[in-house]
Amino acid sequence: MSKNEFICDCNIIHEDIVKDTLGKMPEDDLFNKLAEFFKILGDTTRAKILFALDQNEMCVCDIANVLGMSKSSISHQLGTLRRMSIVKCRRQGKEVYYTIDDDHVKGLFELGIEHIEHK
Amino acid sequence: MSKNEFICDCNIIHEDIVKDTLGKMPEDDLFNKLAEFFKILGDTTRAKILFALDQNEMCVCDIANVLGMSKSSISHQLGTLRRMSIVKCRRQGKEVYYTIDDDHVKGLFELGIEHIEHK
DNA sequence: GTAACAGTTGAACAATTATTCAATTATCTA
DNA sequence: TAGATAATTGAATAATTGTTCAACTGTTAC
Repeated sequence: MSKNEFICDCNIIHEDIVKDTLGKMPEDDLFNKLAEFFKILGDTTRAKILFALDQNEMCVCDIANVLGMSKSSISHQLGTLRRMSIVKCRRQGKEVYYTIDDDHVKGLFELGIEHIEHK
Repeated sequence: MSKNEFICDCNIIHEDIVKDTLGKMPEDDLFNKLAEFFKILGDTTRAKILFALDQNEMCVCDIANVLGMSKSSISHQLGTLRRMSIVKCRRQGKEVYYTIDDDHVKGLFELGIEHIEHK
């Protein structure tokens, strides 16, 4: 097997390790989706929104007031979270109420906080 | 209590909910650190590096070959991961070997994958 | 010492993205 | 119907960030 099978700007130091690891790597699609998901939590505003919604169901104005930010900014972020199926909403009259629509978010938050506090 | 205590471009719809939620919100510092941590996993390249290092200890060239990317690019990302204490390294001769230095990363990965697959 | 290779680093560039502003939709009420 | 409020949306701007390129450091071997 030729070393040129791997396209890279350097030689392979440990061919066995590289082959073994390559064999264990999931397809790119998984990593893309995984990164996309973590990116959602990787923003202070969205993290705050999710934490807040974990405490109470709230309309956009409520969230804007809790975070001290504009309705528009919050709405944009809620749109992102909605498109990723992380929050869901229901309209009641003029207001739109948001809740978390993802069981794993809470668990991830807790693990993340644990990491920060015990490091 | 005046509604103007909250600086925002809209009225408070549910003052009780807003007050309750505000009382439960952790300080900004926590959210900043939390977002900073999740942002690390929120990149395809870094996610791949961490997954690969979870399989085997590897030097920079090995990782570059597994991911099919340049040494420089990988080294930059490893620097980011090092600064966040998520990976650690040891030099042996000309090579620098990296390993994961964070117990929570694996758990977070698993939860993330679970989320993607069961949604 | 010098050549070769592994790795790091800084600057530049390209791509992504969060917020603001303005305009628009939807609902309620007078 | 008209006016007011809640929310969404698109475009523009500013900030952040991932990769490339080139230069540099550190180690090994001749």
